[in-house]
Amino acid sequence: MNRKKGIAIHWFRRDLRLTDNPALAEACSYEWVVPIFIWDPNSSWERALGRASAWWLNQSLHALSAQLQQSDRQLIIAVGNPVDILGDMVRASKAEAVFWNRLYEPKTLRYDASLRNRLSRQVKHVGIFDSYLLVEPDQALKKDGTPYRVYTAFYNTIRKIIKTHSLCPKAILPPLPPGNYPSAPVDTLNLVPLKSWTEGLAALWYPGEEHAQRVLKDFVQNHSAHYKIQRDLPYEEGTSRLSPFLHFGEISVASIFHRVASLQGAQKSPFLKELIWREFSHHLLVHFPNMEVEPLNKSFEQFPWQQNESLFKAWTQGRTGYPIVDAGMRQLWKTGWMHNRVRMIVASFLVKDLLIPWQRGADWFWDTLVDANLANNTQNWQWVAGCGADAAPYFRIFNPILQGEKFDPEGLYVKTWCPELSKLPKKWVHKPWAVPEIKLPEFGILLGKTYPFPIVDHVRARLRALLAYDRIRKKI
DNA sequence: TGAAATGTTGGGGCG
DNA sequence: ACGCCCCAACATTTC
Repeated sequence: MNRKKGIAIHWFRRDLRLTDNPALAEACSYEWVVPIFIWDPNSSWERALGRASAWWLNQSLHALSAQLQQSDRQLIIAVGNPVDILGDMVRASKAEAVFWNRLYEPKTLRYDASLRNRLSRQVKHVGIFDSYLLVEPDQALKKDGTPYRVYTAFYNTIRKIIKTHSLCPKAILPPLPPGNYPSAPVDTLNLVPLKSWTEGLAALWYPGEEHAQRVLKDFVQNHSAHYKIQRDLPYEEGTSRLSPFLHFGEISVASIFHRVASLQGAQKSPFLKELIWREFSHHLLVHFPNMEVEPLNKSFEQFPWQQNESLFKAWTQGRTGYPIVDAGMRQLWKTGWMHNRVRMIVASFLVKDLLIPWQRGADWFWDTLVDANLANNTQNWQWVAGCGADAAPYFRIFNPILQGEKFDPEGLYVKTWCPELSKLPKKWVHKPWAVPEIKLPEFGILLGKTYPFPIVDHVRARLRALLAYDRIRKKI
């Protein structure tokens, strides 16, 4: 193979893969390559990781290291600020090029711009590549040049723009340049905070590129055909479960999109529609960088939210007394993941039944989801709260009982995560408070002891939410 | 990517 | 046989 003379650095961030990694592919066209991951304890270029994400990253770094070792290469792990680390590495290795893939959080975009400036004075080439999204945010604007705020219109445009480009083949890494390159062992980064907690995550998830490929293959072969119906049933394996791999770039969105789009009858695939929701979220966060903390719809700044720590805590711990909500919150805590249908239900419950600010829910998800992603998390919470782009109307309030009966009719999901309800007949599994008192012992339930009473009455909570939304609506 | 309230229709019981 | 009432089932509107 003809390699360019000289030395290139590839900075691994959320692109922890060898296949279809354009920045890495470019680096690998050089004679020598330094593949580096930088752990920055001060989070100078990104939001500080949540605990579940940190655990995932730890496992992913092990996986990537092992992958490189298979071909006798080494992942260099450094600790510090990327500006300093990369500057030092350029000097130490005498590199003439630095490459990485673009990410879209506002903080990262700012950091990248100044980093590119700094490095441009030191090296011949600084290359930032597009691979985290299907379409760049400046490529999907309305005719008047402003961003889309309505999903369907955005979707139609995106489908027209996406071109089938060929994916980069798996990178074959050239050796490290001559010299001494100290590397921190993954476990010295202290990314795993609570071992007793992460054991539950470890039982379910196998981070890393090789497993991501297997998960995609399994989804395409066994689940994608039933996705439209099955994805809404939390007890079924109906969703792809690719989100954490996608977040950390262990698989590229283009490779998922093109694989699924090539299937029979995939033109209107609801799965592709979900992938494009991910695009929408990222584009919105680029165009409205404050939406991480502020509602897109300004009238919501006046919304009469309630701060109630004990209700919030009951929600996080899965003690609301609504089985479908509690099952979801417990699945989240035990596995670092929650089924998408249930995410909508628990989010609606926090925001509309408890009137707790969506930002609190977003923060909890950020900390506990292995697929926590700032753009998706922010966009989806604003959507549920009714203040986002193309948001659910304020009056659309999920009824946790009906949602349970509709999507978990046998109560199998509920009983998996709330085993204290396992003896309940399906008639009452979503409303244990309605069981005639004389039957409770038969089902092994002591309401208020083994399972809580509802912390709010949904019918009244709904009316209260409508009143609250009414107050801001009149001010529009 | 809801749910409740309200409106409409049509079949069957019954005087 | 006919009209009236009831109410389930479905449709539409409203929150």
